[in-house]
Amino acid sequence: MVKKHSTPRREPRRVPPRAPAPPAPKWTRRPDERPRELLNAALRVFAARGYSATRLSDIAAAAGVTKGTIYYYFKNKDALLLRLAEAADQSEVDRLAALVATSTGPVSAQLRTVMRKGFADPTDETRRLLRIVYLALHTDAPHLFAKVVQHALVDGWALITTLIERGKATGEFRADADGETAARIFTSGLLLQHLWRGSMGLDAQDPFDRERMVDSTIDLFLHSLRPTVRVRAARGHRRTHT
Amino acid sequence: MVKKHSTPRREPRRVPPRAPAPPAPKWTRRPDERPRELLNAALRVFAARGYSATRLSDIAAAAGVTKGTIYYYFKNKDALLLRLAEAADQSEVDRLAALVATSTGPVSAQLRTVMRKGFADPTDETRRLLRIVYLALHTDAPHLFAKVVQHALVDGWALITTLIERGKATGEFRADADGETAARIFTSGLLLQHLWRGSMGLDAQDPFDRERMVDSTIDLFLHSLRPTVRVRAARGHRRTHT
Amino acid sequence: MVKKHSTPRREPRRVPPRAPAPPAPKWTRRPDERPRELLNAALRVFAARGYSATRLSDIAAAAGVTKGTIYYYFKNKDALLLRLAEAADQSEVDRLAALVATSTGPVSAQLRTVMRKGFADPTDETRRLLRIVYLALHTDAPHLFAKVVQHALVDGWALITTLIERGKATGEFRADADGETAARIFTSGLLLQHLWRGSMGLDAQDPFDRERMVDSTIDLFLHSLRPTVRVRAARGHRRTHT
Amino acid sequence: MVKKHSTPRREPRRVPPRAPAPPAPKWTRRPDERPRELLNAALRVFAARGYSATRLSDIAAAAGVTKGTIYYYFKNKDALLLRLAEAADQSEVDRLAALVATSTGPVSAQLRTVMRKGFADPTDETRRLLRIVYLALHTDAPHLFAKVVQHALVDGWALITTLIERGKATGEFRADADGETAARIFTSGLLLQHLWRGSMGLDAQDPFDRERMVDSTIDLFLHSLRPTVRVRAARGHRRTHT
DNA sequence: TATGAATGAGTCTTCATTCAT
DNA sequence: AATGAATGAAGACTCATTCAT
Repeated sequence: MVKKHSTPRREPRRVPPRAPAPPAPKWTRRPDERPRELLNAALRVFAARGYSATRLSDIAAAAGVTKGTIYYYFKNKDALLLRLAEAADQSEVDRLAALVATSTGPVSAQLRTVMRKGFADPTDETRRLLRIVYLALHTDAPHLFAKVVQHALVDGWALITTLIERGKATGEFRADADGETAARIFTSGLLLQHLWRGSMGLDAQDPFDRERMVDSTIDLFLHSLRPTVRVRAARGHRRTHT
Repeated sequence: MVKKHSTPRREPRRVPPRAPAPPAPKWTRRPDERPRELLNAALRVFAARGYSATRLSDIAAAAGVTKGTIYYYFKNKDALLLRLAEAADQSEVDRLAALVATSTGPVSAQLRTVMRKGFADPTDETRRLLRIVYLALHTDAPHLFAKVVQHALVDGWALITTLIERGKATGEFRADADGETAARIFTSGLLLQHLWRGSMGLDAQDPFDRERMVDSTIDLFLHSLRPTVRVRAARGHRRTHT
Repeated sequence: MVKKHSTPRREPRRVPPRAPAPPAPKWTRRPDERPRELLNAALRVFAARGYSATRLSDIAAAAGVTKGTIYYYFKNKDALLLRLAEAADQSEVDRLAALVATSTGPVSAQLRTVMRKGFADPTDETRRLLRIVYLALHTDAPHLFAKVVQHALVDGWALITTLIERGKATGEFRADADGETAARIFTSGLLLQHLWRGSMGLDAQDPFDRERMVDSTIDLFLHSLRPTVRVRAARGHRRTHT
Repeated sequence: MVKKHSTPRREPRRVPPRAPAPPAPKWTRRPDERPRELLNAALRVFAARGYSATRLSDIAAAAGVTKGTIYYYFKNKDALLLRLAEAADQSEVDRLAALVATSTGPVSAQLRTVMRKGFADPTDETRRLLRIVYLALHTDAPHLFAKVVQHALVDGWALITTLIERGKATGEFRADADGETAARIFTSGLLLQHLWRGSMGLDAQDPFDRERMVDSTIDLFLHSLRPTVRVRAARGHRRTHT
């Protein structure tokens, strides 16, 4: 196909009249920052538009590069998302597990920590976005969702369940509480609230302070696990409303 | 007009021009039902694959028709989602409110009822699947999404909050519980679990009995609102976890 | 994403002033002809441009449809080529084998027939093009070439080899001829000549009558297999130039 | 200038500023050899994958450099092919002609030599691979293709034809053989077999010893030109196959 | 010289939508 | 009322080529 090729290679450089400012390179090399930049951009756009609705060119534009560059660092669109998920995966749950393993004190305190750090901390922008992506994933890309779920969700729930069981063993929590359900419901509740409020505009219709929600959720969580105090006399009545 | 009808679906024989009415004709599907059939199909597939990932041909196949037919009844793909959402918008909350208004008995029982009927009934396939709307709609029709959210969610939470406040007033629930958060967290938790589980994916990796989850959630809900009983013998850090 | 949608559905048709000629449909349905048309177009374009250099849009244009239509009938570009090849596969070699099986007479006559019908008949445009595609395939799409080769080439050679062996058995051919090589060389020679002359412009530089080439090739083929006549006296000398 | 040289290839140690000449320095690859290396690599990959299917990065990898380097030595991908073709254009035929001119002995021996040296030597990797040019070049540089064809093919055929005619004159070959066709068919057959076999593909499905193929081809060639000996006892249809 | 990051035009492919039947 | 052939715009992805280093 022998295309024409007008650009001469190695033109003997014309002596510049006055050594002009180096002509502002069209682009710069940032081999180390690029992947992170791309990931960040992808995260933002995915969270805002949803995975399917996001075009590669959106991400590229958001990262200030062209489409091709994305493919230099990532195999394809899915890979971006997966990498995003892995980042959360590995650090998040494992870190929490480590945290719990080393910490002493009452189980309730540990549970509080896990909920805060793992599912509720609204201070870290990246992590919040990430959570949103997780959720959108289910709708937009179920096949990816499945891959992501195992570590981040199931393992997280397992960790919490373990804590609760430990609390039951020490008598801190009531033995008849369904720890597995508790682990799932409180975390899911918090997640969905974050999703709706994070980028879906629920705050406009239903303003709610995030800090309060997290604090109250933990409060409710722990209260729901409190040992039932059997007031001997009132036994029958108690059973009813519990 | 039995002229061309190249792909008859469940029409065992062409009706002869003048035949006597067949004794017990298999309920001929009336054309009026088509839209509903299509919506049902759409609902199932949207729930299973997500809105974006669903092809019109998937829906058509699920409904036993061809793509073209969908366009006879709906303007386009979005219209299907919209129509679905409108159905969800049917003031289910009002029904619940009415239910509560007429019922007597302890608040905890009412709360239990509301949770069951409004957010947790896993037997009603339609309602469960419809929840997909809560995620997909935001991207594809923010306007409608806001409306649905208001009607189904915010109003629902208000209803529950009211109940909790009533419980506090009667002393059934502890006064320091954050009723507004409770209303949001437990419902959201249940909803998200249903969303994730409604259409394969999570269930494969984290099987969980639906009934148990609902029952346990209500149990946790009520426990989390129980009045705090001060146990005389304060064992050091006990205060913390209550 | 709820796109605008200006096209009204079922506009009550404006009464035309004078019943104008039906407004020349933008396209017509040709479900039966299309596949063949597409295949023909593909064959022509592949032969002219080569497989890789051919864009789907070229084929579409050549067939008078749009790109999308191709995908209605074929899975992808490769599938077009494969289908083209299959067409030749099945018919060609099997037909030749059948032809040989039923024919009587001297082996040399059968061989002549096989060469003519199978590798040399220049009268059928489609088959000629097909052969060209075969050859180009090796350069353009080795992965497809491999798939195609088995039936068309290897089996074809096997057929010819069988014939030659039969000829040896009857004494028609010399026993020391390498039938397997002969099968490959004469057919390949004819093929490559056809390729070069068919669409690669060799005729301009080296004009050659096709009929003559085929006839002469068969003549050479048969001569090369002729029994060696041992003239007892001249044995030594004969060996040299043979 | 041992400044930046981030990917030294086979340069075991940086030469120290003032060291005595190392006793036997592994032949440092001189930069002059780069182009040749690249061409060799290109040749191999083109032959294996086909021109279009070959990515510059494939060639670069095969040559042990990176893509950018190729552009330092060649204008573009086409240029590689062109340069390859030019190499093929080096009048090999002239050499053969000279060879023939000086040789004595029977024509059949000369013919054997020409076939061996010119079209069949499977030990010379470069020349064998170069044949890919005969197919790819046509699409990508018809102009050059024509030139190569003239030089390598048409002239080659002329040479062989001349030999055959000479053989006819001396009575070594039968007078009624079509020498021009013979020249074309046997060379083309051998070439196409080499092309197909040179780069995997055919060999996998139809293994064949190269030496045998060449030897047998020459054998067939000479046999096909043998004078016809009329065997007295005409056994019916014998005439046909001669 | 050489590298390899970045580019962007070119293609394949998908699929919502239209429309002849 | 329904079909399914055909469309065409959109978007993912590839890769030859450029260029900062």
